[in-house]
Amino acid sequence: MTTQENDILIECPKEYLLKLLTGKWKPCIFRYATQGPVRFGQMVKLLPEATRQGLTNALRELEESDILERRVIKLKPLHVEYHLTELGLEFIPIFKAIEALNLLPVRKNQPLHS
Amino acid sequence: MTTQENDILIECPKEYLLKLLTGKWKPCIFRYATQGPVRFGQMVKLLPEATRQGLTNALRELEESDILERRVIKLKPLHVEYHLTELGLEFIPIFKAIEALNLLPVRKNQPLHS
DNA sequence: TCAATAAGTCAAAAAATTATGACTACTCAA
DNA sequence: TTGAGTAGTCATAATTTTTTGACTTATTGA
Repeated sequence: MTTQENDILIECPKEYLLKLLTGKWKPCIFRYATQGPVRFGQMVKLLPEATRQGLTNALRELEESDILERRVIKLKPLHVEYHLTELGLEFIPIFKAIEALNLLPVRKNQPLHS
Repeated sequence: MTTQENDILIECPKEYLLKLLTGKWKPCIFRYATQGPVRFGQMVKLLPEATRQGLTNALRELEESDILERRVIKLKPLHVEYHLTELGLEFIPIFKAIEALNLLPVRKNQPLHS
């Protein structure tokens, strides 16, 4: 834990939770995880712009925040599944609230001819 | 706009909006702004751990994302007020969802004797 | 004219996050 | 014993975010 998170903790105890879900790949992974258990290689395929390292980091952080649980499945080619925890389930309404917004993420600096 | 935001835009159009509210000081400022217009000096006092530069950056970014509107009040000592925009108002339910969570942000690495 | 108040700006450094590209570890089946 | 599949690690580099600390601008009242 860093000073940064500590500061937010003091000022905005609840908003601190937001930090647990932010980062370049965490929101994407989280959303996939709400559909069912996800696997590393699956994420590599579904998020082709992400690097292995980036996904590993995101998965580790979600695991450390107790949002995902890592389960090794001792089967034929050896699997590892990440499941939403009870805590993880509690974050779903936040994403529901985001999805309820009927806004398109309009970007201000769009290229004129795209 | 950076490549990073663009990537998230592609993968998770809605979650992209989350990015507009993240950063070290933006969530705090946003929440104060939901209580009424906020001023620069007020934030300096309310968020003593933040630097002027940090607050300026956060306010500018919220302004550029069209979440806050900057209004110069030509009064006695010259004021500048930041108001939530219509877009800004639409983010409130997300914070309501966060506040509805009855979780304490329990930290795993708390000091043993605090 | 001078100081006070409000709202900043600026260049540089430090810290945190993310990317690169090669390499590892385990299991199983041929 | 060799190769294929899955799930990574590792050291380093690049990029982005945040901090530092001094400086600026505009208005006003004494």
